Amino acid sequence: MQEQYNIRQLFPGLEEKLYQEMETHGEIRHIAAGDTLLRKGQTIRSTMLILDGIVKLYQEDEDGSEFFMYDIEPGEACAVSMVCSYRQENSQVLAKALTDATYMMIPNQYMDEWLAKYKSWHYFVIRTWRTRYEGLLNTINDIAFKNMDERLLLYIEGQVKKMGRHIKLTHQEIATDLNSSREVISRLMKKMEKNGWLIINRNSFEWIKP
Amino acid sequence: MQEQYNIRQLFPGLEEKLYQEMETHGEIRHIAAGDTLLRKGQTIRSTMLILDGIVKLYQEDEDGSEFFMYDIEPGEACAVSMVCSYRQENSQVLAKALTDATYMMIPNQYMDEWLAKYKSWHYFVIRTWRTRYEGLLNTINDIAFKNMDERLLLYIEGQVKKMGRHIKLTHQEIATDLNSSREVISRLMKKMEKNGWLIINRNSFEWIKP
DNA sequence: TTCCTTAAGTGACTTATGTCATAGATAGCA
DNA sequence: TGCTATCTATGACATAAGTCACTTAAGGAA
Repeated sequence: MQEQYNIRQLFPGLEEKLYQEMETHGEIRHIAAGDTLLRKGQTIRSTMLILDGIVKLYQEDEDGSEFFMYDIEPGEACAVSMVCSYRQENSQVLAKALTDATYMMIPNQYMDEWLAKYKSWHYFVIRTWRTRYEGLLNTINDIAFKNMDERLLLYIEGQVKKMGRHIKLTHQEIATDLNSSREVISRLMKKMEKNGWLIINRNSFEWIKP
Repeated sequence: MQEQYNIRQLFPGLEEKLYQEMETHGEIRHIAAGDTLLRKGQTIRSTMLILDGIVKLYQEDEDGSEFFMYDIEPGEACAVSMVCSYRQENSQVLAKALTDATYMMIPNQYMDEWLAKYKSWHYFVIRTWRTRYEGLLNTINDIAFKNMDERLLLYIEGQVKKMGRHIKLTHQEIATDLNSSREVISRLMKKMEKNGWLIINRNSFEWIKP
Protein backbone atom coordinates (compact mmCIF):
# COMPACT_ATOMS: atom_id res chain seq x y z
CA MET A 1 0.00 0.00 0.00
CA GLN A 2 2.68 2.41 1.03
CA GLU A 3 4.64 1.40 -2.00
CA GLN A 4 2.23 2.82 -4.49
CA TYR A 5 3.71 6.23 -3.74
CA ASN A 6 7.36 6.64 -4.50
CA ILE A 7 8.56 8.88 -1.73
CA ARG A 8 12.11 8.77 -3.07
CA GLN A 9 10.86 10.44 -6.19
CA LEU A 10 8.41 12.78 -4.50
CA PHE A 11 10.91 13.98 -1.92
CA PRO A 12 14.27 13.67 -3.61
CA GLY A 13 17.60 14.21 -1.94
CA LEU A 14 16.97 12.69 1.47
CA GLU A 15 19.08 10.00 3.05
CA GLU A 16 18.13 6.38 2.29
CA LYS A 17 17.80 5.58 5.98
CA LEU A 18 15.42 8.49 6.34
CA TYR A 19 13.20 7.13 3.58
CA GLN A 20 13.11 3.86 5.42
CA GLU A 21 12.10 5.56 8.63
CA MET A 22 9.40 7.46 6.78
CA GLU A 23 8.08 4.17 5.47
CA THR A 24 8.17 2.63 8.91
CA HIS A 25 6.69 5.45 10.96
CA GLY A 26 4.66 7.42 8.46
CA GLU A 27 0.98 6.67 8.32
CA ILE A 28 -0.69 7.01 4.95
CA ARG A 29 -4.10 8.64 4.94
CA HIS A 30 -6.65 9.41 2.31
CA ILE A 31 -9.03 12.28 2.29
CA ALA A 32 -11.93 13.15 0.01
CA ALA A 33 -12.17 16.32 -2.02
CA GLY A 34 -13.55 19.12 0.08
CA ASP A 35 -12.71 17.59 3.44
CA THR A 36 -10.64 19.35 6.04
CA LEU A 37 -7.11 18.22 6.84
CA LEU A 38 -6.35 20.72 9.53
CA ARG A 39 -8.69 23.10 11.29
CA LYS A 40 -7.72 26.42 12.72
CA GLY A 41 -6.88 26.04 16.39
CA GLN A 42 -6.38 22.31 16.15
CA THR A 43 -3.40 20.91 18.04
CA ILE A 44 -0.71 19.70 15.73
CA ARG A 45 0.41 16.15 16.41
CA SER A 46 1.94 15.17 13.10
CA THR A 47 3.84 16.54 10.18
CA MET A 48 1.97 16.08 6.94
CA LEU A 49 3.60 15.32 3.62
CA ILE A 50 1.39 15.44 0.55
CA LEU A 51 1.70 12.38 -1.67
CA ASP A 52 -1.17 12.89 -4.05
CA GLY A 53 -3.81 15.48 -4.79
CA ILE A 54 -3.91 19.17 -4.05
CA VAL A 55 -4.42 20.72 -0.65
CA LYS A 56 -5.42 24.34 -0.26
CA LEU A 57 -4.42 26.55 2.60
CA TYR A 58 -6.77 29.17 3.95
CA GLN A 59 -6.61 31.87 6.53
CA GLU A 60 -9.80 31.77 8.52
CA ASP A 61 -11.58 34.70 10.12
CA GLU A 62 -13.24 34.59 13.53
CA ASP A 63 -16.61 34.65 11.80
CA GLY A 64 -15.69 31.67 9.66
CA SER A 65 -14.97 33.27 6.30
CA GLU A 66 -12.05 31.72 4.50
CA PHE A 67 -9.29 33.45 2.62
CA PHE A 68 -7.39 31.31 0.16
CA MET A 69 -3.62 31.65 0.41
CA TYR A 70 -1.84 28.96 -1.55
CA ASP A 71 -1.85 25.36 -2.73
CA ILE A 72 0.28 22.49 -1.50
CA GLU A 73 1.10 19.87 -4.09
CA PRO A 74 2.51 16.35 -4.05
CA GLY A 75 6.11 16.31 -2.86
CA GLU A 76 5.51 19.26 -0.61
CA ALA A 77 4.83 19.48 3.07
CA CYS A 78 2.53 21.52 5.21
CA ALA A 79 4.94 23.84 7.00
CA VAL A 80 2.55 24.74 9.78
CA SER A 81 2.39 21.11 10.76
CA MET A 82 6.14 20.94 11.25
CA VAL A 83 6.48 21.57 14.90
CA CYS A 84 9.42 21.03 17.13
CA SER A 85 8.09 18.71 19.74
CA TYR A 86 9.20 20.70 22.74
CA ARG A 87 6.17 22.88 22.47
CA GLN A 88 2.62 22.07 21.53
CA GLU A 89 1.42 24.26 18.74
CA ASN A 90 -1.99 24.98 17.38
CA SER A 91 -2.74 25.52 13.76
CA GLN A 92 -3.36 29.10 12.71
CA VAL A 93 -4.65 28.05 9.33
CA LEU A 94 -7.20 25.86 7.66
CA ALA A 95 -6.14 23.16 5.20
CA LYS A 96 -8.67 21.55 2.88
CA ALA A 97 -8.35 19.00 0.12
CA LEU A 98 -9.24 20.41 -3.28
CA THR A 99 -9.17 17.00 -4.90
CA ASP A 100 -9.12 13.59 -3.32
CA ALA A 101 -5.75 13.49 -1.67
CA THR A 102 -3.27 11.21 0.03
CA TYR A 103 -0.78 12.27 2.62
CA MET A 104 1.68 10.83 5.04
CA MET A 105 1.46 11.67 8.70
CA ILE A 106 4.64 11.57 10.71
CA PRO A 107 4.08 11.81 14.44
CA ASN A 108 5.80 14.81 15.98
CA GLN A 109 8.00 12.68 18.20
CA TYR A 110 10.14 11.87 15.15
CA MET A 111 10.75 15.51 14.31
CA ASP A 112 13.43 15.99 16.95
CA GLU A 113 14.92 12.58 16.39
CA TRP A 114 15.20 13.08 12.65
CA LEU A 115 16.49 16.62 13.01
CA ALA A 116 19.30 15.18 15.09
CA LYS A 117 19.97 12.16 12.89
CA TYR A 118 19.48 13.37 9.33
CA LYS A 119 21.09 16.42 7.86
CA SER A 120 18.81 16.27 4.85
CA TRP A 121 15.76 16.45 7.08
CA HIS A 122 16.55 19.77 8.60
CA TYR A 123 17.27 21.18 5.18
CA PHE A 124 13.93 19.85 4.09
CA VAL A 125 12.18 21.50 7.02
CA ILE A 126 13.85 24.86 6.47
CA ARG A 127 13.22 24.69 2.74
CA THR A 128 9.57 23.96 3.41
CA TRP A 129 9.17 26.96 5.70
CA ARG A 130 10.94 29.12 3.20
CA THR A 131 8.69 27.97 0.36
CA ARG A 132 5.56 28.62 2.38
CA TYR A 133 6.81 32.00 3.46
CA GLU A 134 7.30 32.84 -0.19
CA GLY A 135 3.78 31.65 -0.89
CA LEU A 136 2.47 34.15 1.62
CA LEU A 137 4.66 36.89 0.20
CA ASN A 138 3.08 36.33 -3.19
CA THR A 139 -0.36 36.45 -1.68
CA ILE A 140 0.44 39.74 0.03
CA ASN A 141 1.95 41.09 -3.13
CA ASP A 142 -1.26 40.31 -4.98
CA ILE A 143 -3.68 41.84 -2.58
CA ALA A 144 -1.49 44.82 -1.77
CA PHE A 145 -0.44 45.90 -5.23
CA LYS A 146 -2.59 44.32 -7.86
CA ASN A 147 -6.14 44.88 -9.03
CA MET A 148 -8.49 42.06 -9.82
CA ASP A 149 -7.93 42.34 -13.56
CA GLU A 150 -4.18 41.82 -13.16
CA ARG A 151 -4.68 39.05 -10.66
CA LEU A 152 -7.16 37.31 -12.90
CA LEU A 153 -4.76 37.55 -15.82
CA LEU A 154 -1.89 36.08 -13.77
CA TYR A 155 -4.17 33.38 -12.44
CA ILE A 156 -5.33 32.35 -15.89
CA GLU A 157 -1.82 32.40 -17.28
CA GLY A 158 -0.75 30.17 -14.42
CA GLN A 159 -3.55 27.74 -15.19
CA VAL A 160 -2.73 27.76 -18.89
CA LYS A 161 0.88 26.91 -18.10
CA LYS A 162 -0.24 23.98 -15.95
CA MET A 163 -3.29 22.68 -17.80
CA GLY A 164 -3.12 23.98 -21.35
CA ARG A 165 -5.27 26.53 -23.13
CA HIS A 166 -8.56 24.83 -22.47
CA ILE A 167 -9.41 25.51 -18.85
CA LYS A 168 -12.24 23.72 -17.10
CA LEU A 169 -13.20 26.13 -14.37
CA THR A 170 -16.40 27.98 -13.62
CA HIS A 171 -16.38 31.66 -12.85
CA GLN A 172 -17.40 30.81 -9.33
CA GLU A 173 -14.38 28.57 -8.82
CA ILE A 174 -12.04 31.27 -10.07
CA ALA A 175 -13.74 33.85 -7.88
CA THR A 176 -13.25 31.64 -4.85
CA ASP A 177 -9.55 31.18 -5.56
CA LEU A 178 -9.09 34.92 -5.97
CA ASN A 179 -11.24 35.71 -2.95
CA SER A 180 -13.60 37.70 -5.11
CA SER A 181 -17.16 37.25 -6.29
CA ARG A 182 -18.56 35.57 -9.35
CA GLU A 183 -20.06 38.72 -10.84
CA VAL A 184 -16.72 40.50 -10.75
CA ILE A 185 -14.96 37.63 -12.48
CA SER A 186 -17.72 37.31 -15.06
CA ARG A 187 -17.46 40.99 -15.90
CA LEU A 188 -13.69 40.93 -16.20
CA MET A 189 -13.73 37.79 -18.31
CA LYS A 190 -16.32 39.31 -20.60
CA LYS A 191 -13.98 42.24 -21.07
CA MET A 192 -11.13 39.85 -21.86
CA GLU A 193 -13.34 38.08 -24.35
CA LYS A 194 -14.08 41.40 -26.04
CA ASN A 195 -10.34 41.99 -26.20
CA GLY A 196 -10.04 38.67 -27.99
CA TRP A 197 -8.04 37.03 -25.22
CA LEU A 198 -10.36 34.11 -24.62
CA ILE A 199 -13.58 32.38 -25.56
CA ILE A 200 -16.06 31.73 -22.79
CA ASN A 201 -18.01 28.48 -22.71
CA ARG A 202 -20.19 27.04 -20.06
CA ASN A 203 -17.99 25.49 -17.33
CA SER A 204 -14.84 26.27 -19.24
CA PHE A 205 -13.03 28.69 -21.49
CA GLU A 206 -10.35 28.75 -24.11
CA TRP A 207 -7.34 31.03 -23.79
CA ILE A 208 -6.47 32.32 -27.25
CA LYS A 209 -4.18 35.21 -26.41
CA PRO A 210 -0.75 34.68 -27.99
CA MET B 1 32.59 46.42 21.56
CA GLN B 2 30.83 43.15 20.97
CA GLU B 3 30.39 42.84 24.68
CA GLN B 4 28.07 45.76 25.03
CA TYR B 5 25.29 43.52 23.72
CA ASN B 6 24.50 40.48 25.78
CA ILE B 7 23.70 37.86 23.21
CA ARG B 8 23.13 35.27 25.92
CA GLN B 9 20.26 37.36 27.16
CA LEU B 10 18.99 38.45 23.77
CA PHE B 11 19.01 34.93 22.35
CA PRO B 12 18.45 32.69 25.32
CA GLY B 13 18.63 28.93 25.25
CA LEU B 14 21.51 28.35 22.88
CA GLU B 15 24.59 26.30 23.65
CA GLU B 16 27.48 28.13 25.31
CA LYS B 17 29.87 27.06 22.57
CA LEU B 18 27.49 28.50 20.00
CA TYR B 19 27.52 31.86 21.77
CA GLN B 20 31.28 31.76 21.62
CA GLU B 21 31.19 31.05 17.91
CA MET B 22 28.75 33.88 17.41
CA GLU B 23 31.14 36.20 19.20
CA THR B 24 34.06 34.98 17.13
CA HIS B 25 32.47 34.97 13.69
CA GLY B 26 29.65 37.46 13.96
CA GLU B 27 30.35 40.94 12.72
CA ILE B 28 28.57 43.75 14.52
CA ARG B 29 27.20 46.51 12.34
CA HIS B 30 25.39 49.74 12.97
CA ILE B 31 22.87 51.36 10.75
CA ALA B 32 21.16 54.73 10.93
CA ALA B 33 17.42 55.21 11.14
CA GLY B 34 15.87 55.06 7.70
CA ASP B 35 18.75 53.22 6.03
CA THR B 36 18.29 49.97 4.17
CA LEU B 37 19.57 46.69 5.57
CA LEU B 38 18.51 44.45 2.75
CA ARG B 39 17.23 45.40 -0.66
CA LYS B 40 14.88 43.34 -2.73
CA GLY B 41 16.84 41.16 -5.11
CA GLN B 42 20.05 41.48 -3.17
CA THR B 43 22.08 38.29 -2.77
CA ILE B 44 22.05 37.04 0.78
CA ARG B 45 25.49 36.41 2.21
CA SER B 46 24.84 36.58 5.90
CA THR B 47 22.26 35.83 8.52
CA MET B 48 21.27 38.92 10.45
CA LEU B 49 20.44 38.96 14.12
CA ILE B 50 19.01 42.18 15.51
CA LEU B 51 20.76 43.36 18.68
CA ASP B 52 19.32 46.81 19.07
CA GLY B 53 16.72 49.03 17.43
CA ILE B 54 13.76 48.13 15.27
CA VAL B 55 13.89 46.91 11.72
CA LYS B 56 10.86 47.00 9.46
CA LEU B 57 10.15 44.52 6.74
CA TYR B 58 8.47 45.59 3.53
CA GLN B 59 7.20 43.90 0.45
CA GLU B 60 8.28 45.97 -2.53
CA ASP B 61 6.43 46.34 -5.77
CA GLU B 62 8.08 46.46 -9.19
CA ASP B 63 7.33 50.16 -9.38
CA GLY B 64 9.02 50.79 -6.03
CA SER B 65 6.07 51.21 -3.70
CA GLU B 66 6.57 49.63 -0.32
CA PHE B 67 4.10 47.62 1.71
CA PHE B 68 4.89 47.31 5.40
CA MET B 69 4.56 43.78 6.75
CA TYR B 70 6.06 43.50 10.22
CA ASP B 71 8.75 44.64 12.63
CA ILE B 72 11.82 42.75 13.77
CA GLU B 73 12.99 43.54 17.28
CA PRO B 74 16.14 42.91 19.31
CA GLY B 75 16.62 39.21 20.01
CA GLU B 76 14.98 38.29 16.73
CA ALA B 77 16.44 37.36 13.42
CA CYS B 78 15.62 38.15 9.86
CA ALA B 79 14.31 34.84 8.55
CA VAL B 80 14.77 35.68 4.90
CA SER B 81 18.48 36.07 5.53
CA MET B 82 18.75 32.52 6.91
CA VAL B 83 19.79 30.62 3.88
CA CYS B 84 21.20 27.17 3.64
CA SER B 85 24.48 27.68 1.89
CA TYR B 86 24.02 25.14 -0.81
CA ARG B 87 22.02 27.57 -2.84
CA GLN B 88 22.44 31.26 -3.33
CA GLU B 89 19.26 33.08 -2.53
CA ASN B 90 18.08 36.56 -3.27
CA SER B 91 16.03 38.62 -0.94
CA GLN B 92 12.37 38.96 -1.86
CA VAL B 93 11.82 41.69 0.69
CA LEU B 94 13.11 45.05 1.77
CA ALA B 95 14.39 45.61 5.30
CA LYS B 96 14.86 49.11 6.66
CA ALA B 97 15.90 50.41 10.04
CA LEU B 98 13.12 52.35 11.75
CA THR B 99 15.45 53.57 14.49
CA ASP B 100 19.22 53.51 14.65
CA ALA B 101 19.95 49.82 14.89
CA THR B 102 22.69 47.33 15.57
CA TYR B 103 22.83 43.85 14.19
CA MET B 104 25.14 40.91 13.97
CA MET B 105 26.01 39.44 10.60
CA ILE B 106 26.94 35.80 10.48
CA PRO B 107 28.39 34.72 7.15
CA ASN B 108 26.35 32.01 5.47
CA GLN B 109 29.19 29.51 5.55
CA TYR B 110 28.51 28.99 9.26
CA MET B 111 24.86 28.14 8.72
CA ASP B 112 25.55 24.58 7.62
CA GLU B 113 28.29 24.10 10.12
CA TRP B 114 26.17 25.28 13.02
CA LEU B 115 23.14 23.34 11.88
CA ALA B 116 25.28 20.24 12.06
CA LYS B 117 26.99 21.07 15.35
CA TYR B 118 24.35 22.75 17.47
CA LYS B 119 20.92 21.39 18.10
CA SER B 120 19.77 24.70 19.54
CA TRP B 121 20.68 26.48 16.33
CA HIS B 122 18.35 24.53 14.13
CA TYR B 123 15.55 25.05 16.59
CA PHE B 124 16.34 28.72 16.52
CA VAL B 125 16.23 28.78 12.74
CA ILE B 126 12.94 26.91 12.54
CA ARG B 127 11.43 29.05 15.29
CA THR B 128 12.46 32.17 13.41
CA TRP B 129 10.84 31.04 10.22
CA ARG B 130 7.73 30.09 12.10
CA THR B 131 7.53 33.47 13.80
CA ARG B 132 7.94 35.32 10.55
CA TYR B 133 5.37 33.16 8.87
CA GLU B 134 2.96 34.06 11.63
CA GLY B 135 3.80 37.71 11.10
CA LEU B 136 2.74 37.40 7.48
CA LEU B 137 -0.41 35.52 8.47
CA ASN B 138 -1.40 38.43 10.68
CA THR B 139 -0.74 40.87 7.89
CA ILE B 140 -2.92 38.86 5.54
CA ASN B 141 -5.59 38.55 8.16
CA ASP B 142 -5.65 42.32 8.52
CA ILE B 143 -5.86 43.23 4.89
CA ALA B 144 -8.21 40.40 3.99
CA PHE B 145 -10.78 40.70 6.75
CA LYS B 146 -10.48 44.01 8.53
CA ASN B 147 -11.43 47.55 7.61
CA MET B 148 -9.19 50.50 8.32
CA ASP B 149 -11.10 51.50 11.44
CA GLU B 150 -10.56 48.08 13.03
CA ARG B 151 -6.95 47.99 11.94
CA LEU B 152 -6.33 51.45 13.31
CA LEU B 153 -7.88 50.48 16.60
CA LEU B 154 -5.74 47.35 16.87
CA TYR B 155 -2.67 49.32 15.89
CA ILE B 156 -3.24 51.98 18.52
CA GLU B 157 -4.01 49.41 21.20
CA GLY B 158 -0.75 47.67 20.30
CA GLN B 159 1.17 50.93 20.65
CA VAL B 160 -0.51 51.72 23.95
CA LYS B 161 0.51 48.34 25.28
CA LYS B 162 4.11 48.96 24.26
CA MET B 163 4.54 52.68 24.90
CA GLY B 164 1.80 53.78 27.25
CA ARG B 165 -1.21 55.98 26.67
CA HIS B 166 0.69 58.95 25.36
CA ILE B 167 1.69 58.08 21.82
CA LYS B 168 4.14 60.20 19.87
CA LEU B 169 3.20 59.49 16.30
CA THR B 170 1.94 61.70 13.50
CA HIS B 171 -1.04 60.70 11.40
CA GLN B 172 1.32 60.32 8.48
CA GLU B 173 3.47 57.82 10.36
CA ILE B 174 0.46 55.75 11.33
CA ALA B 175 -0.83 55.88 7.77
CA THR B 176 2.49 54.58 6.49
CA ASP B 177 2.48 51.67 8.92
CA LEU B 178 -1.04 50.74 7.93
CA ASN B 179 -0.35 51.25 4.23
CA SER B 180 -3.04 53.89 4.09
CA SER B 181 -3.09 57.65 3.56
CA ARG B 182 -2.93 60.49 6.03
CA GLU B 183 -6.39 61.85 5.25
CA VAL B 184 -8.00 58.51 5.95
CA ILE B 185 -6.23 58.19 9.30
CA SER B 186 -7.04 61.79 10.23
CA ARG B 187 -10.71 61.24 9.54
CA LEU B 188 -10.86 57.99 11.51
CA MET B 189 -8.98 59.48 14.44
CA LYS B 190 -11.29 62.47 14.46
CA LYS B 191 -14.18 60.04 14.71
CA MET B 192 -12.47 58.25 17.59
CA GLU B 193 -11.92 61.58 19.31
CA LYS B 194 -15.63 62.34 18.96
CA ASN B 195 -16.31 58.96 20.55
CA GLY B 196 -14.15 60.05 23.48
CA TRP B 197 -11.49 57.42 22.84
CA LEU B 198 -8.53 59.74 22.48
CA ILE B 199 -7.32 63.33 22.48
CA ILE B 200 -5.46 64.51 19.43
CA ASN B 201 -2.48 66.81 19.80
CA ARG B 202 0.04 67.95 17.26
CA ASN B 203 2.58 65.13 16.72
CA SER B 204 0.97 62.96 19.35
CA PHE B 205 -2.23 61.85 20.99
CA GLU B 206 -3.51 60.52 24.26
CA TRP B 207 -5.47 57.28 24.43
CA ILE B 208 -8.20 57.70 27.05
CA LYS B 209 -10.47 54.78 26.24
CA PRO B 210 -10.80 52.46 29.26
C1' DT C 1 6.31 89.10 18.20
C1' DT C 2 6.03 87.53 13.45
C1' DC C 3 7.03 84.20 10.04
C1' DC C 4 7.33 79.77 8.18
C1' DT C 5 7.26 74.91 8.12
C1' DT C 6 4.81 71.01 9.10
C1' DA C 7 0.70 68.70 10.88
C1' DA C 8 -4.05 68.18 10.88
C1' DG C 9 -9.10 68.97 9.20
C1' DT C 10 -12.39 68.66 5.69
C1' DG C 11 -15.34 68.79 1.55
C1' DA C 12 -15.68 67.01 -3.05
C1' DC C 13 -14.76 63.64 -6.10
C1' DT C 14 -13.01 59.11 -8.17
C1' DT C 15 -12.60 54.37 -8.32
C1' DA C 16 -12.50 49.49 -7.54
C1' DT C 17 -15.03 46.14 -5.86
C1' DG C 18 -18.82 43.96 -3.73
C1' DT C 19 -23.95 43.05 -3.54
C1' DC C 20 -28.74 42.57 -5.15
C1' DA C 21 -31.95 41.48 -8.40
C1' DT C 22 -33.24 39.56 -12.35
C1' DA C 23 -32.88 37.60 -16.84
C1' DG C 24 -30.90 34.66 -20.37
C1' DA C 25 -28.36 30.47 -21.79
C1' DT C 26 -26.78 25.73 -21.68
C1' DA C 27 -26.14 20.92 -20.55
C1' DG C 28 -27.70 16.88 -19.06
C1' DC C 29 -31.38 14.19 -17.55
C1' DA C 30 -36.07 12.32 -17.62
C1' DT D 1 -38.12 16.46 -26.65
C1' DG D 2 -38.74 19.48 -22.94
C1' DC D 3 -37.39 20.53 -17.88
C1' DT D 4 -34.64 21.95 -14.44
C1' DA D 5 -30.50 22.98 -12.19
C1' DT D 6 -26.66 25.51 -12.77
C1' DC D 7 -23.92 28.94 -15.17
C1' DT D 8 -23.41 33.33 -17.03
C1' DA D 9 -24.67 38.36 -18.11
C1' DT D 10 -25.70 42.74 -16.70
C1' DG D 11 -27.78 46.97 -14.79
C1' DA D 12 -28.27 49.43 -10.55
C1' DC D 13 -26.61 50.53 -6.38
C1' DA D 14 -23.69 50.63 -1.94
C1' DT D 15 -19.42 51.40 0.17
C1' DA D 16 -14.68 51.78 1.68
C1' DA D 17 -10.86 53.97 0.71
C1' DG D 18 -7.80 56.81 -1.99
C1' DT D 19 -6.84 61.48 -4.06
C1' DC D 20 -7.06 66.52 -4.71
C1' DA D 21 -7.43 70.94 -3.15
C1' DC D 22 -7.56 74.00 0.12
C1' DT D 23 -7.88 75.63 4.93
C1' DT D 24 -6.65 75.92 9.71
C1' DA D 25 -3.64 75.39 13.54
C1' DA D 26 0.66 74.67 16.19
C1' DG D 27 5.36 75.15 17.32
C1' DG D 28 9.99 76.57 16.55
C1' DA D 29 13.16 79.97 14.61
C1' DA D 30 14.43 84.73 13.64
